[in-house]
Amino acid sequence: MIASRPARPDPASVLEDRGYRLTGPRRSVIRLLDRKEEGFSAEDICEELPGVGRATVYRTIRLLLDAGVLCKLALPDGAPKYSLARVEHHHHTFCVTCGNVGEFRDTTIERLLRTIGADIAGEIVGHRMEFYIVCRACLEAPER
Amino acid sequence: MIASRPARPDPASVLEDRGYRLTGPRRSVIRLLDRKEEGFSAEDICEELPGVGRATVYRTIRLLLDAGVLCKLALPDGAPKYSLARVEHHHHTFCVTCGNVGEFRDTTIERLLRTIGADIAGEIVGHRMEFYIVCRACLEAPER
DNA sequence: CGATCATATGATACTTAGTCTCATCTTTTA
DNA sequence: TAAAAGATGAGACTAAGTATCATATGATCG
Repeated sequence: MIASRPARPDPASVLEDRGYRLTGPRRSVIRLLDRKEEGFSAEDICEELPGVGRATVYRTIRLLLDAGVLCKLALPDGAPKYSLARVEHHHHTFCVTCGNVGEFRDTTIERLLRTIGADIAGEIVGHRMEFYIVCRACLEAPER
Repeated sequence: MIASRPARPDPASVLEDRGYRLTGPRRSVIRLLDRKEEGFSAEDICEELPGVGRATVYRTIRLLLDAGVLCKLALPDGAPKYSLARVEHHHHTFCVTCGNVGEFRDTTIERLLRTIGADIAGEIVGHRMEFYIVCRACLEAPER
C-alpha cells in the first residue's frame, strides 16, 4: 500500500450529487485544483486555464465552496487563498514561506469551542481559525 | 465608580509614541473610531468624515493596525471589519445579527496553541481566530 | 434522432477594498 | 522665518469578486 492519504471527497461527484452539470469547463477547473498542494488564488486558476472564462472559474469555485469540498482561507494580510478539502471538519496551517496548506483536526479545538461557548455571552454560530507557520520542509531547507 | 471597562491604550498617544504627528485628520479618525462599538468598515469612516480624504483614512487605519491598537477581522464571507483593541492579546467574537464586536482572552486558547504547536510539522508564527455568534442581546431581543 | 428548454458559459461592466502617485499643504526645527 | 520632513487629498490604479446578458451546451422527451 502506497503512502495512503485520508480519503478526499471527489469534487466532481459532489457537484453532480448536488444536481449541477459536470461540464467541460468545470472538469478543467476541478482537474487543475486537484493537482494543487499549495494554497492558490482564483486568478492563478484563470491564468492557468486561459480557455475557461474568469466568471466560470469564480462560479465553479463558489459551487465547490458551498459544497464544502473547497476551503477559502485568509493570509495574515487578509489575502484570500483556496485549498481543496481533504477531510471533513478541519482547520488550516499555511506556510508563510512556501505557501503549502495543511489541514488538521485536533480534539483540543473541539473542547476549546465548548469551553469558550460557556464563556461567551451568546451562541456560537461559526468560527474561523488559521495557523500561520513555517513548515518543517522550509525550516530544514538550506537558505536559498 | 461607573461601569469600569478594561484599560484601552489611547490610539493618539500610541501614534505619537511611534513618532507620527498627531494631525487634524488623524485626530478626527481616532475620535470617530473611539466611539464605535460595532465592527466598522473603512468606507463607513470615509462616509462619516467627508472632510478627510479616503487615502488618509486608509493610511491612518494602517498606522493603527501596525501599532496594534486597531484590529482587522474577517466576517464569515471574508468581508473585512475593524474594531479598536481594548486589551493586549485577544480574539474576537462578531455578532452576525447586530455586528457588535467582542474581545476575549481565554487561557484555554493559549494552552491550545501550545498543544497544537506540538502537533504541527513546523513552527507557528501567527494565527487568526474569530468566533461568529448571536450575542445575548440579540438572542433576547424580541424579533423585529 | 432531433427539437426544446433549462442550464452554463464568456465577454464585459461594475463593485468593493485598498494602494500608489504626486502636487500641495502643514509642521517641525534650525 | 526658511528649509526640510512629513502629511494630505484628488484621483488613477489594482485585486478580488459579482452582475448582466446574449450565446452555447447538453439533458430529456417525443
